Formats: sequence, structure tokens, C-alpha cells
Amino acid sequence: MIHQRKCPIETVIHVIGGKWKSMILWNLTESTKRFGDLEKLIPDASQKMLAQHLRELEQEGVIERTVYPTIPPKVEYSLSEYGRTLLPVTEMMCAWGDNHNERKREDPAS
Amino acid sequence: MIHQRKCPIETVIHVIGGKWKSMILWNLTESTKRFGDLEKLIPDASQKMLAQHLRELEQEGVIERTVYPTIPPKVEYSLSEYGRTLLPVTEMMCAWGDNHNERKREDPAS
DNA sequence: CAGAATCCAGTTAGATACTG
DNA sequence: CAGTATCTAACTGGATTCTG
Repeated sequence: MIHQRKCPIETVIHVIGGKWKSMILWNLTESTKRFGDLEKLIPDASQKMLAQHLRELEQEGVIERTVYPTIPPKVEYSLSEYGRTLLPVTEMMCAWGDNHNERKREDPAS
Repeated sequence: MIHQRKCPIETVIHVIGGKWKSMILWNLTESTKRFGDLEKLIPDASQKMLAQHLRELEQEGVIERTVYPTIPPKVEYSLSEYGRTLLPVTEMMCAWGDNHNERKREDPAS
């Protein structure tokens, strides 16, 4: 089974490419959020998908999960130090994506 | 139906995030390739997926398709001028992805 | 509050066969 | 050579219900 190492672009897509992951990261760049906050901020994402994506992002090390053992429970999510290394990448993607959306708006036929 | 404009990160992922799209772009950065070349270069992609992704990339304007009306037919794919504007983005993604893969190799438990 | 579990629908990808 | 067509398998995402 000789195959090349995983394409690093696919690695990035795997980390941030889930349906709601970029939205989650976006909402965590400014400040820590609780699970319920994220539900309100991303109302189209189901509870299940939100929880699933948060777990995956945590596993990759880009976000941190802090549990306060109170009743009722309180869980906070934040971008980790490591996660912040993604910001220059996502900013570049945003710039290109914005431009691309603009381009399609001008000439949808292209 | 008030909803925000499409997240530009998702735009980028839509353009280059297909299962084999980054491989296709990678293989076209250096030189023009024929359909059969790409099949050999990306053996795990089925003919169908290859054709489908090539059509999508062409629609987004990042690659160009040139048909030589010979027998047998000859079709060449190349990165368009516009497609080359993606290169700085994919390079950054590669850099982060490489680093991330390395990080996981060192500490798979993280 | 912050989820886990279950079930179901829709989308996506692969295998195979066929064609101009 | 460079695809298309068809069928099927796998995966993804959503709705709903339940719990410490």
C-alpha cells in the first residue's frame, strides 16, 4: 500500500471544512462562547451537528472546551492558541472567496 | 428570507473542497494535462468523479478545457489565469496542513 | 444547560457498462 | 480517448426524543 502522504490541502479542508465549522470558528475568534450562544448564532445548524463539529474541532486542537461543574452545567468554547494559527489562512480564504462571490455576481454566466 | 451573504470561507471550500479537486489543481499547476494523464496521476478517483470535478472547476473559472477535434479526441486541461490567483491561498493552506500533519504525527493523542 | 441516542431522508461517491 | 449512463453503497445532515 504505497501511497503519498495525505495532501495538506485536504488536511485543512478536513479540519475547517465541515458544514458549520467555519461559522463556529468565526464566532469564536472574538470571544469565548457557550453552547447555547452558538446555537443562537448559528440557528440553521442542528444541535447534533453543532455538538459533533465542536468535538471534532476540539480533537484537532483548534478549540478548547471548558466545563464548569455547576448545576445547571456550563460549557465554554474558545479558540486555542494553536487555533489562532489558522486565522491568517482563513483570512486569505475569505479574501479570495469574497472576490469570487463578487465575480460571480457580476458575471453569473462565467 | 433575510440571511447573510454566503460565508466566503465556504465559497473557497465549495470551489476547491471536492474530494479530488485539490489533487487536480495540484497536478495542473505545473503543466497542462490530458484527461488520461489525470486518470493515471489520480488513480483512486473514478472516471466519473474526475469528469464531474473537472466540469465544476471549469464552471468556477479556475481551469480551462481545450478540445482538439481530432480522432481520437484530445482534451487538455489547464489552470486558468484566474485559477492562478488561488495559488497563494492553497500554498498557505498547504503550509498549515503540513504543519498540522506533523503535529499529529508527533502527538496523535492530542 | 448541554448534550447523547435513535431514526430517517438526501446527497455523494464508486462500480460497471456503454459511446462518439 | 474522453467521456456518459445507470445502479448501488456509503456517508452526511436533520428531526425528534431523552438525560445528568
